[in-house]
Amino acid sequence: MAGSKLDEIDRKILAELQADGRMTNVELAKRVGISAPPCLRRVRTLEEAGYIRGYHADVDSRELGFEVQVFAMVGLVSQAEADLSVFEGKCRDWPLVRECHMLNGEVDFLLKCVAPDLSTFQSFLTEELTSAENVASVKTSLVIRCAKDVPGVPFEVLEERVRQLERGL
Amino acid sequence: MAGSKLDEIDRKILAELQADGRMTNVELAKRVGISAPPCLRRVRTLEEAGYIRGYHADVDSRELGFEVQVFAMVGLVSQAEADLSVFEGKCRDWPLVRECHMLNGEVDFLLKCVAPDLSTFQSFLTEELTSAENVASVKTSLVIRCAKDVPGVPFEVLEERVRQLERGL
DNA sequence: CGTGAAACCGTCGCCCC
DNA sequence: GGGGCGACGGTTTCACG
Repeated sequence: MAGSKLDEIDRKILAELQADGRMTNVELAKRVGISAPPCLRRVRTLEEAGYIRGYHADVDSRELGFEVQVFAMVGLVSQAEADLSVFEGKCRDWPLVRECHMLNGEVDFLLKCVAPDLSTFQSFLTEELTSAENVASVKTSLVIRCAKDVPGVPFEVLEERVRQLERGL
Repeated sequence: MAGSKLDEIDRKILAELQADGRMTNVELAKRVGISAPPCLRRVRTLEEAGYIRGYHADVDSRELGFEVQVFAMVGLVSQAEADLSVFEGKCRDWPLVRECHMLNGEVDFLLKCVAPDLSTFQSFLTEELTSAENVASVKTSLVIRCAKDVPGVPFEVLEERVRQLERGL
């Protein structure tokens, strides 16, 4: 099962770097309770194994002038794999689309979009998204406010889960 | 207007740190074309001004055993501000909820959730979310796959916008 | 904003368990 | 296998021009 090859120190490293990705290695080593060299080796291993995909500054999009955030629910005409891939490729090319998730249920895709203002978004919506080949329907909802936006996963839940698994060895 | 107090170097710094949050300051300085000390001063200023909210390692949730990702659309009974705040507070307390956006339109909130497996999510859904006070309806959609998930904002769009504004001085 | 210097950190080789 | 020690080169971060 996934995650089973990580020990407690690895999970603490991931939790710390998820909370503060610019932490120095010596500070990280101090927090997880080992010295710097093995700590750095573990971080490199976690990066190469794909547990850590990268590090990003979390920029404030509204401060930067992207005042509009929109979720778009997209239905397609054809859900054949080739047609899904074509649509996903377009989403990757559209800079205003930041996330593209394929869902089960009534709607095929959920897109998270940002834009500097409503008219920019409307141009994108009418000229690109809605008029794209194979798109059957688009329903959009403006984000009024964001009450929570934390990255990654809840490590508390992971730890609890590990403890349960250990009890059931 | 927001973002107008940043010059081109500041925007390049933000773009670089969004792409690679662990870049060293000397590398960053080289890329934006200034020397290290003023570059670090700019980064600190951007952090204090709130343009940079933090730095995070981007961990692979599926590799870590969070195999279930769900979007939940929540309708409330009352949309009075006090009741909205209460619900948002609960979302902040629920570790499985990673994002909570208030939307316009038919649904009041869109939640992004993660869970180790379906039964964990179902317990949360039935025992916590659906049975929470003031919650009228919950519709959930499982994420089948994620075609795109890039953090932050498209700086290409910002630069284009700045050029347009400069032409219209 | 740049230069120089001092303190700190990332990183490696080696030894240890 | 992993962790610790010591040392070198690069980096962060001052004070100052």
